Amino acid sequence: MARATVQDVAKTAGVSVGTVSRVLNGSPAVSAASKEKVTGAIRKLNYRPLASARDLRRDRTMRILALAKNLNSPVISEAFRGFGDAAALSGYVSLIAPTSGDLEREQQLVDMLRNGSVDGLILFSPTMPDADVEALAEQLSVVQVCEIVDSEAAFGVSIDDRQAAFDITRHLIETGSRRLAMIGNRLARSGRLREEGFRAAAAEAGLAPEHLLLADGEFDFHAGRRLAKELLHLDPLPDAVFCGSDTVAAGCVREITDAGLRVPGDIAVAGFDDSVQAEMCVPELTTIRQPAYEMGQVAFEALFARMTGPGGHRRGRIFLSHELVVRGSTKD
Amino acid sequence: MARATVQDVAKTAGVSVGTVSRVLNGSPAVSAASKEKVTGAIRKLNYRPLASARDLRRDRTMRILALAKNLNSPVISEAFRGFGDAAALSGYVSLIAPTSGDLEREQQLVDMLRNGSVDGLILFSPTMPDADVEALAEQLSVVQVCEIVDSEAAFGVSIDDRQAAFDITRHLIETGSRRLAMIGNRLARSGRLREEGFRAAAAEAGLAPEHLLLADGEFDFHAGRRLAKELLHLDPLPDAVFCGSDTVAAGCVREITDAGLRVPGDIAVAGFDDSVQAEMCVPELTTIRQPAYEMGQVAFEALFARMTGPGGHRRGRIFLSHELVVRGSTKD
DNA sequence: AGACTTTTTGGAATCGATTCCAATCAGTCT
DNA sequence: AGACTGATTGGAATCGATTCCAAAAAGTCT
Repeated sequence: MARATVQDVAKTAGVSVGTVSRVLNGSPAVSAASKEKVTGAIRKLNYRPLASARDLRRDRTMRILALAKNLNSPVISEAFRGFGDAAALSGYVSLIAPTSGDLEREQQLVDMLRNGSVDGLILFSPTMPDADVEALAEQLSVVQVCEIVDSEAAFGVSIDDRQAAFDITRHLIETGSRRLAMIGNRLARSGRLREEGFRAAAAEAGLAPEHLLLADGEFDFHAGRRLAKELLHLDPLPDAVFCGSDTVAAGCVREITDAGLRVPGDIAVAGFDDSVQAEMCVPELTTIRQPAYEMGQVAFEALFARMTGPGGHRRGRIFLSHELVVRGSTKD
Repeated sequence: MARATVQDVAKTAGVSVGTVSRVLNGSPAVSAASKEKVTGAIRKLNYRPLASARDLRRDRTMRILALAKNLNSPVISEAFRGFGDAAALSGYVSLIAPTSGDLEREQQLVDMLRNGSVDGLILFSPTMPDADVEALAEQLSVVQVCEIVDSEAAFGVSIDDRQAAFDITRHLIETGSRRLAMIGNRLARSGRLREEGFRAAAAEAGLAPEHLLLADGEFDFHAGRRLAKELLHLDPLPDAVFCGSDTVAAGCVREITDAGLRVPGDIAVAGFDDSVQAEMCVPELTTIRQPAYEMGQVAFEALFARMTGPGGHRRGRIFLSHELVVRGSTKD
């Protein structure tokens, strides 16, 4: 028993395919009697319109694809949730796929937008060069969240990473730290902006940032430990470390603690993202909270305008406000 | 400038649509000259076959959808990676969507299989009742991973949760614990199995499990803390707690430590999953490692057979072997 | 050269749902 | 009753890629 088609339904209901389709799409131009016959036939045959046929005819899929290097980032998954909830209100389904930082796989997934498998695309952490992102966003329905290119041609939602790093670094200084260090991620654009903010805050206070350790590969708990170990070999020791993510900060705290030093007594540590890790750490991490859920929602509004509106190509960047969350890792 | 179609390509290349399609699909029955003209036209028009038209005609999409309550579980994201890598080798694209435990949204996503938006489905943590999962797997290309129903009609890949819980509980007993407690998740099938294993190990040692705290909502760090707090009100105190996940175990350790007791000195704690949290915790967690990546790979093989093979409906369950990872939270 | 393969090609039919247009039906008004 | 309006309906055309079939082109052999 193959799949039932609109033809089958029409035959069983004793009406034409046009009428069936009208019932399916809630057209008012159908008599109550016909509607009843059709819904009966649909139920009886367990009929469901075939997506590909419908998509072909309507020229849209009501599906949106999100791409991220990996799915474990709490900020990304929260932003995706915000996006998905907003999208659902407009009838869109949101799906996400990890690229693993593999350019080829990313290309393949981006092609799903080009070939009409989906109506729109969200980029959380693109692997392709910035120029490619710009070109893509220029001609197709694409929106960036978290990691956004520095261009007015595309559209992106994020926080002001530079300012956030500036704020948290200033907090370190205000709580008495003078020999500042940072563990950052040079591979991400956001990482470079945070480095700028860190530098600016140090400069403003007349301090020379003592050390900048930049990961050029993984940026996780173990990387945090490894880089913190390097910090501990220094003389004099830094008295504060700003880390580009909570997970890295947790590794950093762990390494410092294991070495017999105290956080924040000997070295204060700050993270970024306000993920669960920040609360799991001992002491709990001072960090930056991102309004991830809202970022997702805003991103959908923009993407929606882009997909439906004719001239509605929203450009530029939107920065939502972050929040400094002070906890025990920088202040007793 | 609208999208180019095969017709356009055919016209530009000076051949028929049939020839264009043959080139597109690598048919050998095309002369070198024609092939060249066609590829030239394709490049010139920047042509890409429209997915919906192709899917309609071919009656398959080469897309697979995975569903999970949320994307943050490290085991699920690792299993999905294994699945995705295996799927990619066969030309399939794997996408994932979170259901947030919302039955309606889950239904909507499952409908994507019913209406041919995707060729297959992986269920990681279904919200629908077991009977529905069985019925679904009975008639459609569905495979379960991690949380699998207790039925031979469907197909699922997991570890033997009951045995794993048994093993880790026995480890607690062997390291000297006598007053056993457990913090489990009654809402998940795996949680109930782990409870069984815990009970069985206690019974085998002639011990009455002192306490069973069962979360009936969230099962995260904060739930771990909350439930551990309850444990600490007991008299006598348990001397070991088996937790249904590392995250919960981390919360448990934290609460115990904050209360001035020592882990494992006063109370030993064991987790489950061997996620990053297990290593981030102080002391590091004894836990159960799941071969998540392989589980995903195996799941794809089965789903592939189901999707392509005519009679190839693979049934039953496959249990891959877990591993007890002993760390400081149970043994100095 | 003529008969016969083999290779290559064009073009129509097909997949299933939607939509437009014309036709039919029912109802209203004079 | 006849003319007219509006509500329903049937059915063909359409979306774009694939595939099958017959026809044309190019070789092969005696």
